[in-house]
Amino acid sequence: MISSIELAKLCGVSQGTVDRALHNRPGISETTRRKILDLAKRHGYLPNPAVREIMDRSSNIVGAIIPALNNIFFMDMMSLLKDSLEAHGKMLFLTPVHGKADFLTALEEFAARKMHAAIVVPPEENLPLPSHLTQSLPVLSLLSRCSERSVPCLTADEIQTGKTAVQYLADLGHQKILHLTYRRKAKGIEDRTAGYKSQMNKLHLKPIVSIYSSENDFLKTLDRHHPTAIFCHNDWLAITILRHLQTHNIQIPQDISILGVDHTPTFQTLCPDLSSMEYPLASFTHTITDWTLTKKLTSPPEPLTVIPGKTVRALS
Amino acid sequence: MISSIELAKLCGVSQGTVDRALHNRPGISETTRRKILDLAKRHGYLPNPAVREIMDRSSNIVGAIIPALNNIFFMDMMSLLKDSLEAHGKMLFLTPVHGKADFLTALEEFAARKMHAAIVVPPEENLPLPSHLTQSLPVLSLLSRCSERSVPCLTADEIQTGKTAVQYLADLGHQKILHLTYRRKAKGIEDRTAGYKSQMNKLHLKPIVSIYSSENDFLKTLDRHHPTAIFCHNDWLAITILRHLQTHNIQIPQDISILGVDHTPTFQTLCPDLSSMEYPLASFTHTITDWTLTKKLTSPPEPLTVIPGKTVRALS
DNA sequence: TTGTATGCGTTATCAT
DNA sequence: ATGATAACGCATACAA
Repeated sequence: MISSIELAKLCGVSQGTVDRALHNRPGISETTRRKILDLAKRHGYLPNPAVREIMDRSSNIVGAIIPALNNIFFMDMMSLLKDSLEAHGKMLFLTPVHGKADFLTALEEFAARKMHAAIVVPPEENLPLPSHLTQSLPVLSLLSRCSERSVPCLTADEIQTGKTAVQYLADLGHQKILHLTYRRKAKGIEDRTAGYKSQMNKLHLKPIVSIYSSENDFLKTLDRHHPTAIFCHNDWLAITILRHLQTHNIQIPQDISILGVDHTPTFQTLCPDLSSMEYPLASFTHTITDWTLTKKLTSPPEPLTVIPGKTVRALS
Repeated sequence: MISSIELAKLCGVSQGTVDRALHNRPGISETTRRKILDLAKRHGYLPNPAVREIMDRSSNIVGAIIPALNNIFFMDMMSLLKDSLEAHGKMLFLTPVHGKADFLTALEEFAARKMHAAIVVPPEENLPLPSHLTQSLPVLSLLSRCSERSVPCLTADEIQTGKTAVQYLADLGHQKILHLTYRRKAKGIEDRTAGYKSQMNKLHLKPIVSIYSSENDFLKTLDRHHPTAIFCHNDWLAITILRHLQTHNIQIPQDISILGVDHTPTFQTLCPDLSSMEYPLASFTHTITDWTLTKKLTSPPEPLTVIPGKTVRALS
């Protein structure tokens, strides 16, 4: 990759003149301009972004940190986010991380590179971040909160998500609704469960919350509670559960109804007929993009809506 | 984020002295060294990588380009690759892309940033790359080939994969083995199908290859051929198929056996009991890491091995 | 119309 | 033991 100085030498002009040609600035003859642009194209000249980053003390890269595992949802979101950011001249670079140490290392690297902002999925709830990091690098957290007040946490209204799910199933006649969720503590997870409980109580139904750990445990839970519907924390879990039920010859939705959450492109392909709740990815990524540009969380993401499929039935 | 010059001012020394302290170089008194290191830590000083990139004309970043959709397998691989590269002081940055134009834009950006290397999943087979790109940026392609001879394409021995799958199913008594695959042209995909056909012919069985497009088409194919086993191109497809069969009350594996390919962490979690073939991710990422360091493909990846699950049965 | 000089942050090589 | 300086590539202000 040629530099602007080498390009200047090739053209027999000064590097200042090359710059005038490349940036369409006045004060240059049409002849030299054409010659320079021609040679630039032929050699595939591209300015070195590192130089801009030094001079501006800031890069046009937005860094994202997502979990190395369980990333289907985040990858679907990041793919959209990338397009949205690109429309504003920002690049999105992703890093998958395995835990707290990995996470903090990546964040330090982002800060050292003076990235424009960081969009992160913290590996645990209430993670403290070194203050020198948050002072120089704007950080937006998804799903889980960081302990710094200066780091906003963006989630959909997950309490509402839980309520909507319950109401949808209850409207179809379900009363024994099991909520299957994860052990991991995270605002986005806990809120959804809280919304479930709240709405169940409001309808005078008994909340049954179960942490998914293994097929065996799940089957025991089924035996104990005999739910007519299962509200899974997300589509990932719903797909796993569907397979468990298939193995044990339990009919869906005749014997039991399954409702997931996410309905992102990947899950739609994996299981097109899954009844689910659609995560408002477009409005979500729009909010994130706005934040990276203004550092302010303007429009809150829209609520999730139920996408009826074939895994939930009405009780007669 | 403080700079080394600001740090020097804070310490009341020259920036050269700061450098000696930061790099543990001789020619500095213990007292000043401690003071500098102390203040550096307090302010969270980190050298700006952009400067190194300018001076070295090369960065320690390895860029990866993966499809925005259908990325489960690649994300599982990239997560491992990241760890492997990190052990050699290289960072891995991912970019999801949507098609050819997006792909080439990302590659240009990588070249402009003088990245150490690019690991890419081309959006189509035999994609031509601008020569100025491949001259300055070492590119390794996965799954699909690029048209440049200077761009190596790494895949497992997928012909062998297809053969192994057929032999495994045939040994269990299956004769009507349907191969379900994708329309997309890619060396990794076509080789697997070629291996399937080859082994079927060798065993004097009739190859039945079907491109998956929709549930309806799939059901028609089933009706037409009545296979006893389906060899799916990958676990993603296998999971989709499992759900189709569940919907139509076809018992697995009593009525039909399903074999997938990949068995990476995500697919293992999604469907733990799926019979599959394990992609040798560790040896694969090792080979990639070697290549980024030496620009030579040394050890070829190991062959895939069958992981028996509960979705394939022996015909009595 | 064109050439030259300065600064960005870091490192390495000088000189003091 | 410490300070000064050149170099990297690019943008910009200024000189010719």
